[in-house]
Amino acid sequence: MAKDKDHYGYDPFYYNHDELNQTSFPFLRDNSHSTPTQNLQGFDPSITSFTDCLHGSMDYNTLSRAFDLSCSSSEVISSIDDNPKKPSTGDSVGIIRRNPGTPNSSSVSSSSTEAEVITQEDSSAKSKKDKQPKGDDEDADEKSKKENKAKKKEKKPREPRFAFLTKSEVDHLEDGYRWRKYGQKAVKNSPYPRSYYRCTSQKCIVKKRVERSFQDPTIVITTYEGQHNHHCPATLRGSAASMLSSHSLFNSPSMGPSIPQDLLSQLLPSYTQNDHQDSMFHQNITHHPQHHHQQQQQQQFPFNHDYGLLQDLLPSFPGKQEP
DNA sequence: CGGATTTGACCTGCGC
DNA sequence: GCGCAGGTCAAATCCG
Repeated sequence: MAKDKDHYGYDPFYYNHDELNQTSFPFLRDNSHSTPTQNLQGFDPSITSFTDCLHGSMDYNTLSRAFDLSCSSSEVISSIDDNPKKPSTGDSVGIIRRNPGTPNSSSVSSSSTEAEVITQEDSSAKSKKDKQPKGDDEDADEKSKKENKAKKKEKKPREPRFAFLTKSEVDHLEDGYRWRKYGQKAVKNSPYPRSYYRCTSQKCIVKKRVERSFQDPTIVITTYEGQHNHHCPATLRGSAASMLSSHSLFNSPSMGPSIPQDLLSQLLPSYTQNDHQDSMFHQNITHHPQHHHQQQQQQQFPFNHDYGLLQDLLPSFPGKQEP
């Protein structure tokens, strides 16, 4: 389909691990010894939730500090998009990954094992809103088609995309927002279909795609597109949904991190060729065991699959149980 | 009965 | 220009 690569401003060949670790993402560095919880101590007290971070009040630096302090147990792959040939979108791509758990984690439910975050520029700015309504008037149809063609030439800035990789048995992860499924497509070279969801909130254009990695079927790739223009329906102060849907997290113009094509193509067959210009960074976070009250947590907080990560990152994250 | 999901058809952009 | 693949629509169906 629309080969996303033409819409992305990133080039995996500009990927430079070490350099970018220290420049673009100083907060993402390899410190695989410490646990996330240890790093929470220095967390910016002004940050009370991801929602706070992502609904416009936080800049990149603040977040950088936040991640620096909260996620120092990380490994980073990133790059800057400085390829002048490609349109710079200011959006970035990234992964936050939880490493496999310790032996103790074997008793932990599958929902709390691993999560990654990726952002990327969307490839599908096209919207049926631009399409003319179906009618009997063929002349009108043709006219509107021509108009559409003209419109198409003006490339719309695409909504930022933010992918979230989660190790989960459940495809559609709860994130606090309400979604309506509007499509499902088979993905080339993958036995797993891709599902398309749209935020059910009125006038909210946020969409997300959910697919399973063909390489590691335990990994669910959830790609958010756009930014919610409303609060999370759930009574949570922060959610990964808002984080993922907001480009404010990593939208510094200086950030155009690229991810090696290999990484994505390992996970998504469709990225192998078509999305080779997608870019991202990734961050490894050491895993630590979650507590065992999964059901109880789900009742308290709907973001039942990934919030373990956010709990690690945010002391005040909803549902975090103080010792 | 209303909202959510399913699913085939259609549209669009890209590569050849 | 054609075929392919991704993305979306919308009628049919499901479900609480």
